[in-house]
Amino acid sequence: MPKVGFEPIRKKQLIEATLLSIGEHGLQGTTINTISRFSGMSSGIISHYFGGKQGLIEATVRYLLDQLKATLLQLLSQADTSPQQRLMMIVEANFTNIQQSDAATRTWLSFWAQAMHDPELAKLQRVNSQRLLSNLRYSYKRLMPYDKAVDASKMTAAMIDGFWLRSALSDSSMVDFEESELLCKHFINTLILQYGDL
Amino acid sequence: MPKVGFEPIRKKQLIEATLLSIGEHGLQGTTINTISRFSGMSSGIISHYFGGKQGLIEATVRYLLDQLKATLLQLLSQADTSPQQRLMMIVEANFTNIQQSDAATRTWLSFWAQAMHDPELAKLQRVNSQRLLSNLRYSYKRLMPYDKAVDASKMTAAMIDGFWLRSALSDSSMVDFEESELLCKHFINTLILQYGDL
Amino acid sequence: MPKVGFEPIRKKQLIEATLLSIGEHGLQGTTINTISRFSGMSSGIISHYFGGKQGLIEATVRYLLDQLKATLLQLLSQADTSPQQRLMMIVEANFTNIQQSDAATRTWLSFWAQAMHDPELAKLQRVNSQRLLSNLRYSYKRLMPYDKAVDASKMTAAMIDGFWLRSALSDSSMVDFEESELLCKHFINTLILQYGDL
Amino acid sequence: MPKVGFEPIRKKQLIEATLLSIGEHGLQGTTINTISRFSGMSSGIISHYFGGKQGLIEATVRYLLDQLKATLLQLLSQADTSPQQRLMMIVEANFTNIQQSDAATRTWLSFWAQAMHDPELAKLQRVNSQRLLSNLRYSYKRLMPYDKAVDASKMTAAMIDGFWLRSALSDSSMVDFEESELLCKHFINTLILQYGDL
DNA sequence: GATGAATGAGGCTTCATTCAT
DNA sequence: GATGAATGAAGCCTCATTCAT
Repeated sequence: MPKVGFEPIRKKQLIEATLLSIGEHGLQGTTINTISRFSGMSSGIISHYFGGKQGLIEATVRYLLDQLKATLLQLLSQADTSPQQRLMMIVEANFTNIQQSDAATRTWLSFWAQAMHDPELAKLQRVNSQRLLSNLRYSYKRLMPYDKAVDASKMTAAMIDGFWLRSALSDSSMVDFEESELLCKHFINTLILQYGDL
Repeated sequence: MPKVGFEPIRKKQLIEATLLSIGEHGLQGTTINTISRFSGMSSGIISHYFGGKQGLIEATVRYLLDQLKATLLQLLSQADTSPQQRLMMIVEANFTNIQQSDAATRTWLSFWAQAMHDPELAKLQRVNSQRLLSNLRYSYKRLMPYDKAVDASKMTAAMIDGFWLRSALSDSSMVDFEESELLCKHFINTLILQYGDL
Repeated sequence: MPKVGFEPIRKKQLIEATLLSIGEHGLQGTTINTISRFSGMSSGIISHYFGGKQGLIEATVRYLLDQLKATLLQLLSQADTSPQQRLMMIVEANFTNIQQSDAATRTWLSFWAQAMHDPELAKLQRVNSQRLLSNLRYSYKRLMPYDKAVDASKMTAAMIDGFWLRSALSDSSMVDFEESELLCKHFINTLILQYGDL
Repeated sequence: MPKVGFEPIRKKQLIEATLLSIGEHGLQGTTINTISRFSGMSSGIISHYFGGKQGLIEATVRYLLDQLKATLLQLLSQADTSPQQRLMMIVEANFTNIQQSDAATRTWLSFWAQAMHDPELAKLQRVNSQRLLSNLRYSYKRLMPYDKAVDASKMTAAMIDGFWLRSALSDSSMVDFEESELLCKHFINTLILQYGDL
């Protein structure tokens, strides 16, 4: 009987423990030991599976990016979605992700700050940033002239990221996610009304 | 001959060195030693003037906040500014600040990430965040109904912060500050056109 | 094969190294590094096992106190000891302890000096000081009226501590432990002769 | 007009400040800065007058020793003192010194602990220790045979030091100085009664 | 003479990594 | 595969000393 690969299970447990630790202690306050405590495993296993702390951090970012991607794909997979509906879904996917876990939200910011001085994280960040932009542009292009669509996607991406940033930095109780989501959607509709006669 | 107070001079030198260090190594990579190397002074002087690394970090944040505030005050001090002109100036002040120094821009993000787990920085962040919001609201209220003004200021603040965030995370060469600034201004004008019949 | 707990072994090694270091360099001159050099281990191990230097110092005091207690218990455990014999044994236990190790003797004084400004050490010192007093009183009470016994134990404790202090402060070669011990015993016998008709 | 020597005045002020600092912070907790704060003078002056911290510490010990010596000389200078009266006075001088200042008492212990690893302090300690012994012996010899006098002075010195040590280590409120002094005197009288038929 | 700003060595602690079991 | 004891580099802070004024 082949030993089932414990590896993917262990890896996922360690990534989840990393998210818990960063949510509680911040990225700076997260050490090999806090992670191993959250995971219930030994500290040595981290080097064993990820080659070191840095490797685990990067794997954790990839994990979050994949989740975001999956959320979006799931929403967009529904048949017969108009470009306008798709834009709403993109907004929803981003805000759903924010609301899912306060810890994860705060974690993103830690990662991006770190990304400024870490090429590997920077690469991941760039991919993520571009994906939002191109997703938006893809739909906008179906609703308005190209140059308007380019500007619209830039403004929309900025607004989504801005609301996200402000929520990450505020007491979670102080932010009204639903309102932020509505304002974003409202903005998109305004843009479509304004330029959307194609 | 008045004995010039060396204290403010030294403090400013150390704060500038801190900005240089964070710009180059990031907040995490910035140590007592990197700062003292940039400042050309000894490591002990930091504790002497700021009571420790933490004190210097906080002083540096206050320094940046004061700069931003001063930039804005200077712009707004001009007589006969219409609400619309003031809104443009708020945008300009924020983007001027961003462009002034790549190091400073990147530094902000480091600070805000740290603020999530540092009450003192969090307080400063909150003040800064609220100031932008209330400045915007103050002018919007003169142009449109109150509830519209509230929403407009939230969206505008988010867009400004979003563009700022995206610029901090990108290679400086890749971001077109002027375009971002123009898009923000365009957005504001759109809002005014839309709701601004008061 | 039972996994032998290395913890108690390492802890004892570190405590012994601490005694050696204090004996040679004094408490002030004892650092994490002198201790780790004496123990042949790394400096990090101290925080690992004792949480820090302070913890190791306190554990070392407790170790010495336990040794003194054990020496006394062993002597007093012998059956059929008269109160007078017990008093002699108390004296012997204290002087045995002194003679055992020059380093330990000197160490005590360092500890007590530190105890004046360290609540945890002060607590240990108070326990030790009271124990000698109450041990003496317990036996004296069987030989003389209560108020005489109280005074006798105070004087005896003072004399023992005084001889101990003087020996700690002298070149070890200059002090005649046996003579000090004899003088203490002689003093006790005198007291018993004087008041001991109960 | 010759400038009056400020030197002795400054020196005394610094020594007094040293005693205050050690009383409050302990010898370990006493730094150049705590002393200069207590003295109201600059930190640099210490090196100027005493060559360094070590020099000031030693001067402070000499100051205390001189005070003790002076107290004793003053008491003994009275004409027509019998040997027995002189012994009482020696006890009184020692306990007067203790009671004078809680800070000074605690200071002594710090010094003696340090003396174990500081040749200069050790020398001073030895002188002080021998002086008490020889003062006692001088008087005892007039009251009893030489060998008895030698033993008597050793025991008396030990008892005085022992009570002093116990008082230094206790909460000042817990120690009854008067009782300790009486017990010492009582002990001396007993010795004289016992052997004093010369 | 007197100051106190500035230095920098050295202390304690933290923590990612290694490796014998 | 998995552990966690042990290492030691590096960080921050303290503080005696120096020296220009």
